Amino acid sequence: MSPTLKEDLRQRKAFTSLQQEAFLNVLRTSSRLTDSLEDLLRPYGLSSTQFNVLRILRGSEPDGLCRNELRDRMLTRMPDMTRLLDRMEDAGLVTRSREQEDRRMVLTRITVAGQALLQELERPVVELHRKQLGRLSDEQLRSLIDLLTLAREGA
Amino acid sequence: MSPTLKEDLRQRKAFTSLQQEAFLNVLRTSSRLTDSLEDLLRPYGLSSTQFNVLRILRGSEPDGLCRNELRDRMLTRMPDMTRLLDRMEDAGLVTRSREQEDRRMVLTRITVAGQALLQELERPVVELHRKQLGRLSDEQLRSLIDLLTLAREGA
DNA sequence: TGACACTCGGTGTGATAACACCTATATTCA
DNA sequence: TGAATATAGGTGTTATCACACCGAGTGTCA
Repeated sequence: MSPTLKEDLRQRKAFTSLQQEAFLNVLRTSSRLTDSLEDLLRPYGLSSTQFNVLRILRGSEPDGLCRNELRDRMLTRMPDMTRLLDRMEDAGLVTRSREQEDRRMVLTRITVAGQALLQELERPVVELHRKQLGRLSDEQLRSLIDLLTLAREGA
Repeated sequence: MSPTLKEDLRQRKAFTSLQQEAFLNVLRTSSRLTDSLEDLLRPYGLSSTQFNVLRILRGSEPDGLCRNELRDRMLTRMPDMTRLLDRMEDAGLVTRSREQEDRRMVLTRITVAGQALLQELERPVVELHRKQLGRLSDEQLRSLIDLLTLAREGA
């Protein structure tokens, strides 16, 4: 049986409300899931944020994306997109090029090396997700997704 | 109607699996919920991590907690507990005292000022949770909590 | 009792994130 | 047209995180 959050965090008192309990459960679960992914990505020299960027850019091929559009599509808030992309450019994962039509814009695209890295990560990541969430049936996963979608409406 | 994650992140392609979709939904929701809380706490000069520490310490009164126990109870991983507590001590929110029996241990306790701050935050935080999660019925919240608890078993 | 391993908190250092501000380009509209 | 405004990306600086390592204190057991 899974430990409840109360047991997990060794709390004495119950939660003050169901809403608070749900809130804390979402944060705790996210943290645990992210930590596992970070562990998997670390040997590849990639953070989960960079992994997220690569997948977004792969989905935007062959057009590429400008910085702000990319930032808005991130899973988590990332105010300093410029230097995150600087580092990824240095690592050879992305390229940037200033547009001719609107010279304010800089399009970022995933490189061949970036795509190869994603390809290499495909199987282990799927495997991780299976390990993490394999206990939930398709119906339960669907239900979880729907409840979280509803939760995001308010925040 | 709430936007699905696919719409929210303006993705073209569907997710490769339900497990991946659930994974991404948890992370996205956590990020949004945390951002709102950070916005609420910022005027009080508190990060959500510090807020978490204060609540743990309040629940541990009057004994206090040692650094490692505190770290293990955090919602999110926090490797550098020492300097987080340094900052909170400087802010007058916690005190630390080395134990006499086992001189390796340093007990951390919440101060009166820390408790007062938590007290002040009580109502706005409850209000925030209502705003964030008020769309979900008690039954839905219970269901969400159970599904997340099950999800954490694998990670 | 004394060498050893273990646990505790702390520290040095580099990487990353966060915030405010800046410059260049484009757009709007009198 | 040209001043005002908006938008794009970039930069300077500080705070925070993260990792590896350290010394002090404790327990163990020959």
